[in-house]
Formats: sequence, C-alpha cells, structure tokens
Amino acid sequence: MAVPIEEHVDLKQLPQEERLARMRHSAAHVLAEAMVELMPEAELGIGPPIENGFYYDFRLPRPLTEEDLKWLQKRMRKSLGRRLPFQMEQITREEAQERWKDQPFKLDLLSDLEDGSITQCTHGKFTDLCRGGHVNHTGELGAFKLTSIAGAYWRGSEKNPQLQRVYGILFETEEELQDYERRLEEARRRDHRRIGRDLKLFDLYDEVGPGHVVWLPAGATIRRELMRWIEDLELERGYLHVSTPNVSKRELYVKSGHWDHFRDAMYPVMEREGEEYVLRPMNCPSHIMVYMSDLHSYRELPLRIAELGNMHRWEKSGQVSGMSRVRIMTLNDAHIFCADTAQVESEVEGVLRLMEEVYGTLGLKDYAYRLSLGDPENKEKYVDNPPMWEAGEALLRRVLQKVGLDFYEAKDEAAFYGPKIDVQFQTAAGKDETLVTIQVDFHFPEQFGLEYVGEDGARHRPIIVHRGVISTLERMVALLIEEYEGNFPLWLAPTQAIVIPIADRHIPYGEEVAAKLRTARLRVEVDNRSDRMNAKIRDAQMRKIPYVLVVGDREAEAGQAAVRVRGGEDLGPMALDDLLEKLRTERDTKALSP
RNA sequence: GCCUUCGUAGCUCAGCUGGCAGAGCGACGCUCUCGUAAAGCGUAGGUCGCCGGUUCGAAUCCGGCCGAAGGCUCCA
Repeated sequence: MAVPIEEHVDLKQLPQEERLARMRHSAAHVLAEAMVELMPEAELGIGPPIENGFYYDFRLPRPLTEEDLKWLQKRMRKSLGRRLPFQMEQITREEAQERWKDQPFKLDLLSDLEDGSITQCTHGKFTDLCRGGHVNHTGELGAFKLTSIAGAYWRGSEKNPQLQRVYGILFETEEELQDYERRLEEARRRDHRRIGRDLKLFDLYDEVGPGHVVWLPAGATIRRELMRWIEDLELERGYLHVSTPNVSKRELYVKSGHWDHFRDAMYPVMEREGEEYVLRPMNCPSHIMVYMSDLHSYRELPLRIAELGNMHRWEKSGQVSGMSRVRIMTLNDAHIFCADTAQVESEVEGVLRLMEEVYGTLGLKDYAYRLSLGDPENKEKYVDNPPMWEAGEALLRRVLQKVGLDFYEAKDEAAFYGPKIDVQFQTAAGKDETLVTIQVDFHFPEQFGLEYVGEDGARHRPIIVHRGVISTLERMVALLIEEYEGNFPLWLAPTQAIVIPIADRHIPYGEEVAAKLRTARLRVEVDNRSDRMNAKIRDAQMRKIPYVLVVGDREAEAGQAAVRVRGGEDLGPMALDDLLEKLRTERDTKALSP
C-alpha cells in the first residue's frame, strides 16, 4: 500500500537552479494532468525540467494542434489557481504494475527501478510515476507558456516509437519570461541566415540543392580573406599545402574503413565502365596517399599536410540548416604524420596554440574544449582496440592540461578511429555545435600499412594527428556573422569603405578618393546613384560598411574626405594620406574595432 | 530519415467560408543636385513551390512530391 512521504520544501531557501527545476518539473505534471483530461487514452512518457522550461512526451490517438496547445495552457492555469498540493508516496512494485498496467512507457520505466525506490506523485486527481522534485502546490509554478509540439523518440532511440513532445518555457516571474522571449527575438536578428541574405553574402536555391551553398561576391570576399589568412599561418608553421581530387574510387574508402562506418553519410556511388567512384567525404585517405608517394625518414617527421578542400557529406534531409550544417563544405584540414607519441604531444600542443591565436584574433569567446571519448562497450561504432583508445585519451588529456586550457570530458563522442578534442561553440539560437576537432589516430597508419625509416634503419609505424582550426568556411562564416551581427571587422568586411558624393558634380573627385584607397588594395565603392546624400548614408549603414566617406565642394577643394564610422561616429574631414594610413593599419592589424 | 508547422513579387507579408492576385520595402526610369540614417512622381515585376484530383470555376478543398523552420535521431 502507498506510504506517504512528507516533503515540504521552503522554496526561498533553495538555490535558484534547484527552485526552477522543481517548478519546471511540477509544471510538466500539470501539463500531463491537462492532457489526460483532453485525451483520456493518452499514454504518458516522461516530463523532465530542461533549460528554460520543461517538456512532456505522450503517445496520443491523433496529432496535436495549435488549438490543443491553447486549451492545455488554459487548463493548466486552472490547476494553478487551485493550489493543489503535490503528494509523494512510496509504493510497491505490485501496486505500481497494477496502477500503470495500461501505460506501456511507465511499465518500461518501472523495469529499471529498484524495489523500495518506486515512488509516485499525486496532485488533484492526477498521479504520475515519479522520482520527485516538486514544489509544494500548483500555486507555486511561476510564469509559463506552452511553446511548441515536436516529435521525439521514446528513450531517444530511433528504433523506439515516436511520441509527441509538448515544450513549455517557465520562469519565476512574468518579467523573466518576457525577458527570455526578448532574448529569443534578439537571437533571431543575429541569425546568419537572415543577415546572410540581407547583406547578400550567400544564397541557397532549391534547384542547386539543400546544403549546397552559393557564395555571392560579398560572402566570397570574407571567405577568401579567411582562406589566405589561415594558409599563411599554416605556412609559417611548416605545413605543406596539397590539392587532391574531389572524386576517388570507392575502393579508397573501403580500405580506410569509411565505407563500413559512414557510407550512409556519403553521396551515392557514381558508376561508369564498371568502375565505382564517390565524392570525397573527407581528406584523410587522400593525404595518406600524399604520404605514401615517398619513403620517409624519421628526419622528415612530423610531416604536416594541409588542404582547403571540398567535402561532400549526405546529411539527412532534416538536419541541413543554413550555412552551419551543409552537404558540400570547404574544410580547413591537415594531417600531421608523427614518428612517436612525443611528437604527437608537441604537435597537438602546437595546434591548440594556433587555435588560441586564431580565435583570439577573430574575437571569439563563447567556445569550450571538449575531450571526446569513445565507449568500450560499443564495438560497432568504434574500432575495437582498447589499449589504443586508452593511450590516445591519456595523451590528449595531458596536452590540454599542459597548455592550461579549461576543458570537459564527454563519453561516446569520439571519431570511429580514435578519441578527439572538440571545440564546441554556441550558435545565436543557443545550440551547441562542434567547430573543429583534433584527433589522434593509430588506426589509419595500421590500415594503410604506413611506414617511416627510423634512426635504427628499421621500419616504424607513424601516428597521424587530424586537425582543423577554422572549421569549414561555411560554419566559420555562419558563426562570425552571428558573432559580429554582420558588423565585420575591417579586414573581413566585403566593402571596407564607400564614398558618397554629395551631388553629381562630386562624383569625379569621389572616384579619385576611391582610386587612392585602392592603391592600398582597400575595397572601396563609390555610390554614384541619384539619391540624396542622407539616403545613401542610411543605405551604407544598413549594409554595415565600416567607413562612409562623404565628399562635397569643401573636401574636393582641400583634398580630404569627411569620415563617418559605422555606427554613426563622425570623425570629421581627414586628408586622404592620413585616411589611407588609418585604414591600412586597422586592416593589417586585423583590429576588431576602429 | 521521423514528428509538427509553413511555402503568394527580390524581401516582409495580406488575400474570411472556392468567384478578376494585392500592399509596404527593394529594383528600374524621370525630375531634383542636395552637408551626415529614407526627396517626389512613374514603370516593371507572379505558372500563388511542383504534379495530380474534386469542382462550372482552385492561391483557397483533397492526395502525392520538393523545399524551409522548430524538435528528435545522427554528425568522420
């Protein structure tokens, strides 16, 4: 029989995080209560608190509609007004099995619970199998709103039935709720898909294909600057750049193991004259070919092979998104062939230092290093070689600590052939995405039988470090658009300055100003349209052009330009030589702001 | 791939229960030649995502497909 558990909580004494979790979880109960009233046949899944709110999963006889959501919300508010107490009870397995005999998901959960720790929670007429963590009564729920309906697999596995998930947001006060909605609105303004279209950086077309980015001239300029920059940084650090084919025989990827592990993520095979070809999903096998073109001495190692090449990955249709998740991408990739683990350590260290320099220059702050580990239990997903995994994981952990970077560890996030360090960042919409990875690979050298000649004259097996730094140009530019909200620093800005002649008669002088600046390879436009000056200034601001140079009679007379900085600050008239020097310096130092 | 929602001019969107396809912004042209965030007037622009069905008649109703957004799963 049910044994009540006394559980009064003084909410005010709890840390805010705990208090919110209780409110959100309790709200999920109230949502389930409302749902059972709307559809008594509803089968209940789980209803946990999440960041910013809660959800509850149900299997229902029909799809939910927007109207249902409104009804549920109204019904929930009614429960709030009644201040119904949440009452926890301990029950036996037999009681639970009897009570939930018509609830298959609850029975599934029950099978994981230990005897003696089976509890349920009742408020009003609604009872749910639950481990606890509530507020005292439904009057303490705070401000909430049901936001969306989505599909979600039971226990998060594609193999299980798909349930309908109702999402809600919940905060302690109405003000905080509204504040959250304002932040969401702000995030939408920063969205790279929106800014990318407004600033004519890139476009996507149905007939070109989902995830196939078309870079427009302005976006291609940003892309080119990033490419030149990273290639120069790599050259300074002893990388050798190569160029390898976009298409290879399928056989190459069979040998590497990609075909076994990732054929579903590859474009379909092309077949002619009995030969099978595939678009490359990644560089590793090609760079291994580069290595194999010669017999290498230990004196040549580490050998750093780099390429900005196109990768082609068949992302499932539901997960292609803007420029941050695409099917054809240009990857800043390199493979470092090392003689031994000591070299691996110093190379990984070098990559981490390069990353810090690059992200620092770009002004990125919201990223974190993640040590991504394998799962020894999962022999299907990962190459089965426990000592190799242990050695790799220990090594990466050691280097992260040595360089003094903060990092966290995550299980079951490794590559199929080895552990890795991932750089994780937050998108404007608040989603966690992987920017790049560093991987230690003992597997491919074995698979391809790679060798080098050691000091002892004998053959030895190298170790490969796979690494990216600026990710794919698509994902990096998407990230930068959101980071800068379209206000690119001068060195990356597609148009760096625009000359605005006040009247048509000032156009020739305007062209002179532009020509002068172009001698320093600055990207300058002259706005010679027949609009009024005010309209042109507004247009330049909307286009987020860093410098607006107004020229009229006074400037033409004095050989100057009236300088206005993006955002509105007026620097007044400047001599052209001074202006050129100022812009050149700002560009060459890659300054983040004027 | 799965669930939900959505698809009308370059962009943002209106178009009720089936009855002549619209607005604002943008583009283009003309007038104006202007001193720091939108001058005035005019013109063009559409297979209402695609294919099929119902109907005298479909942007509107039904089915299929394509694409997008959010979520789930996945992510070398």
